[in-house]
Amino acid sequence: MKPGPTAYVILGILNLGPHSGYDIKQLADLSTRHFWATSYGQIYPELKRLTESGLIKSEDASKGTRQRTLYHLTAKGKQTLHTWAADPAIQSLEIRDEMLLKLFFADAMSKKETVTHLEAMRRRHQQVAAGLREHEPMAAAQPHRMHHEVMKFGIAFHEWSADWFGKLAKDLESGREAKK
Amino acid sequence: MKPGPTAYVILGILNLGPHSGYDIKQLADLSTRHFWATSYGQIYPELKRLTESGLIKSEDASKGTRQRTLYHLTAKGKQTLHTWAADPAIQSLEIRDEMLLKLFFADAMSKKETVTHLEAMRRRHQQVAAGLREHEPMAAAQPHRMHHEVMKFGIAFHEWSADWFGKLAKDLESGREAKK
DNA sequence: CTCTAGATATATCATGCTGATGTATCTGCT
DNA sequence: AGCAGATACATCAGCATGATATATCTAGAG
Repeated sequence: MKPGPTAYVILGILNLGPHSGYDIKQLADLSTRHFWATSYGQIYPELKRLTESGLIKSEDASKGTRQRTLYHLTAKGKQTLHTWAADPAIQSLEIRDEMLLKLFFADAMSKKETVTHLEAMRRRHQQVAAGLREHEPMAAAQPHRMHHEVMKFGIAFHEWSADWFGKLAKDLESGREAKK
Repeated sequence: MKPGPTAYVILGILNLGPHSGYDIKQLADLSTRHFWATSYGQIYPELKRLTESGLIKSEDASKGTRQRTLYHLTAKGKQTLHTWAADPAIQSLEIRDEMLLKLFFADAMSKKETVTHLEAMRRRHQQVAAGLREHEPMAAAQPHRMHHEVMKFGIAFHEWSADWFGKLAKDLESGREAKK
């Protein structure tokens, strides 16, 4: 069976150096999480599958009784990663936003409630942007330019969104809304 | 057990009038799909659960041998929908974007491949925006303002994104990129 | 009038993900 | 020495995904 995107998260991270399953989860949470989240329940089984397919190799790095397994890319794995990355096929984008869903069904809300909700959305986007900002220096420091660019996109997106919802809240409040 | 967001998609749609499970799927694909997708595998079991909880009621609308079950909100269902919608608790936003993932691991690509990829991303966002644009008149015509505002947000977001990736592609191409 | 493609309608299933939890060890601080 | 928190791996119930199966109805072509 062909590997899903999560497999490539793993390959991509291992391309930066050997890591344990635990490492991979930590690194993914710091980097890819905002556009592709993973969980242990995916990572550990996937590591087994990738090993079986010969894309990665495990290496025992236990210290005393403390178990530790490092994985690293094989040549075949590197090749597979490159082939995937270089394929410009258009992939779909999935978004799940419960707050936007609430907004969509805002007929069930009063105007006041709607404004409060829009303010909450603005705040959320600002908070996420602020969180990303904190990690930006780290992204700027490492040598992979696109890591930084992707982070900049995330920050810009959340700031732009905060703005958009802020403006809509203002419009609604100042009564320029349609009747009813 | 407390209902998940998909349950509220159903309640929200039924708040607009009685519909069958099939209707709900069609309507969701036209409206909420861009920020909360659903599938039959969720809708039919959820309709059963919601009926059992007394939030919706089924009504047989079969014609001859042609089976058809319409569902409509109960007072309790309307109440539950409102309580959910009016709760301004900050919910997290999930994004899954395989193309952004590829971009993030673009070290595995040449500069030329990266530019091609960025162009593909720009095109994708433009296409999605164009698709939404087609449905905009419909959203503008119906009486629920937020339906239209959410659609406008979707359009604006995809156009803004298309722009952002277009600019980055240009920057990269014209050689203002970091060395390597 | 007949035929057929496509829309309507409901349902199911294998596969795999989510989010939480369990177990154990190690490290750094007080 | 003791303890909190980080490291490490693993598992599981519940739920979602995406495809597929079945059957009926409708509108338009010929």
